Amino acid sequence: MPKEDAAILLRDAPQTIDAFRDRLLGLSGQLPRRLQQCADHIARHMDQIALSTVAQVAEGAGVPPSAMMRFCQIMGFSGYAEMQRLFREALSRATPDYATRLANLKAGGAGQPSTLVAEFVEAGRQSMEALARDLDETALNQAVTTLAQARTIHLAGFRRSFPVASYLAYVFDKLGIPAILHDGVAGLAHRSSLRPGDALLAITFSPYSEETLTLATHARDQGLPVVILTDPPANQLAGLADTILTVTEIDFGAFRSLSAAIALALALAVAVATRRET
Amino acid sequence: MPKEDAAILLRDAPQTIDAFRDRLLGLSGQLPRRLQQCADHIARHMDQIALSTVAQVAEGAGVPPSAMMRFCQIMGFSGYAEMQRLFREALSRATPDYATRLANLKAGGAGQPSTLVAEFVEAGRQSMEALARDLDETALNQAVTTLAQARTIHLAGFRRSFPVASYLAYVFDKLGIPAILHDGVAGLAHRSSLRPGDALLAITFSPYSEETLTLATHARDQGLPVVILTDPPANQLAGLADTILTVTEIDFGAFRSLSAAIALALALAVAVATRRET
DNA sequence: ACCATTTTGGAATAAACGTTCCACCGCAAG
DNA sequence: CTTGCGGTGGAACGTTTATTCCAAAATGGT
Repeated sequence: MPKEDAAILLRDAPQTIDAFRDRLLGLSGQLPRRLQQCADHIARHMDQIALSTVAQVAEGAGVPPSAMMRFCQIMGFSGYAEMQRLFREALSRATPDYATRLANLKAGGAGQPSTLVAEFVEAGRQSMEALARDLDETALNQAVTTLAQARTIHLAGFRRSFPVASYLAYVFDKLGIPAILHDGVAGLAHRSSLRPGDALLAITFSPYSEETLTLATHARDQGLPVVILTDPPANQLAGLADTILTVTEIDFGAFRSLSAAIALALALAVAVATRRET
Repeated sequence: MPKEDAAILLRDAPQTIDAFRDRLLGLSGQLPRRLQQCADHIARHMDQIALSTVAQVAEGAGVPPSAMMRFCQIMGFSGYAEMQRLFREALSRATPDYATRLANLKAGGAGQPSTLVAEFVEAGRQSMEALARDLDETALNQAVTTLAQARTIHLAGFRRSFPVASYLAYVFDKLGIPAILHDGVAGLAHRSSLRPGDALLAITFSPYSEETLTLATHARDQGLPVVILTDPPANQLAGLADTILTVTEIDFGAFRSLSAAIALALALAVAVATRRET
């Protein structure tokens, strides 16, 4: 170990997960082979630290436990136990007693209102996690670019998707971005409002609504870019859109929470606004 | 310990959290004092088991560690370690590497689309947890009763709340429950559609929209029951509604995810449908 | 009030785990 | 080829934590 060693060891330990990640990044690249293996493995499996023993983490990284111990010390902790405490605390703060509460709500019995709330909360949370896990960043960036360049954004979404579309309309309005909600009021399709330089953002979940598909086809025929927000698999829509964003929404019963779709839509809207300003 | 003891000990351990809770309930009431204390404390703090030592849990329950050990064995486990494993596994399955992924998304830098998604996901998840934590079951049951008795349910919700109201309209339609969405199209207030035997379900977040308040007042004047779904504090609305349901929605930036509001609304709708059928 | 039986608390024991230490290896400079 | 030094692995150690056991207290029935 080089001479600046003492300096590293004397620095105090990261107090937050973010600080931990920062130091991990700072160290990467200037470490001997085994320690680098530790760093790599830990970066990829941070969530396992809270519940695993040194031996387990070390095995996962393919190093002997003593190497992992050295790594912990280089990170500024006195040892593995201290490092683990950081992750344990983060984990327990994350779930104050949410799990218990959920369980208690469910305990009321099937059909009880509180049980239903618990189920929908659970479905929503899982949807959020699925979104974070499966997000296609490339597609998202592409969608942002497309929509940021559009003069006017046309929003389509009927039935289940209508709440998402209408919320987007509200948000775009607040952000000062020209957007038109195709709501089908009075049976009008507003096709003629699609003009060169515009773009279409359609939200539809399988089974896809006829109106949405028609509008998308129409937009494509006119050469307008189309972004579709839908659920996987989206094979059928491949020919209809330039960019396809998918969200896996976990349903409870026949109803979906829309949480993930709304979160993605919201992020999309804010990102478009940011991009436009610059 | 009574004679059926052997039978209990030989039963194998619960394999899931739900099975665990079942046995806990089954045992409650027929246990000696100290063991009952264990059962009570554990029922209330199940989420702490994964990360605590026997000594800590025992102290929390106000019993010596040995009592807690006996309790674990009565529950069918070989000891505390085996019981803890159940909770640890549940905990780690719940977060495969959601936390890591979120962190990676955020790492992209402020303003990046993926960072925004991470933020909204985080906000949504927190909202869900807040809903589960703060749900007023009494108010919820009351709301269900009120709405289940109504001939027609009138839905009001403008601006931010409109997506929630429109989703409710969709869901009630699918459930075969008569509901009218007051969408303000053509500037009509549809006041005359409020008839005896109906009920109003209004969704509004502060600052409350004028139209919604007007409609609620109108309904009350006619003696119709009013249920309001809003955010805390709801003091101003006290005089306007028979039942007030509150959801704490965590916003990111100026926008709220609506996750919690939608989850609650959905649960309400399904509960009303269930109640009607019976 | 006495006995049989269950329950209890804490001290003793065992297991798991974190941590340290040291002998050995590999590499790079002389 | 030798020497020096950081890097490495595994065995030994110490601490923490789970688990058992038994004597004492409590309980309930007669």
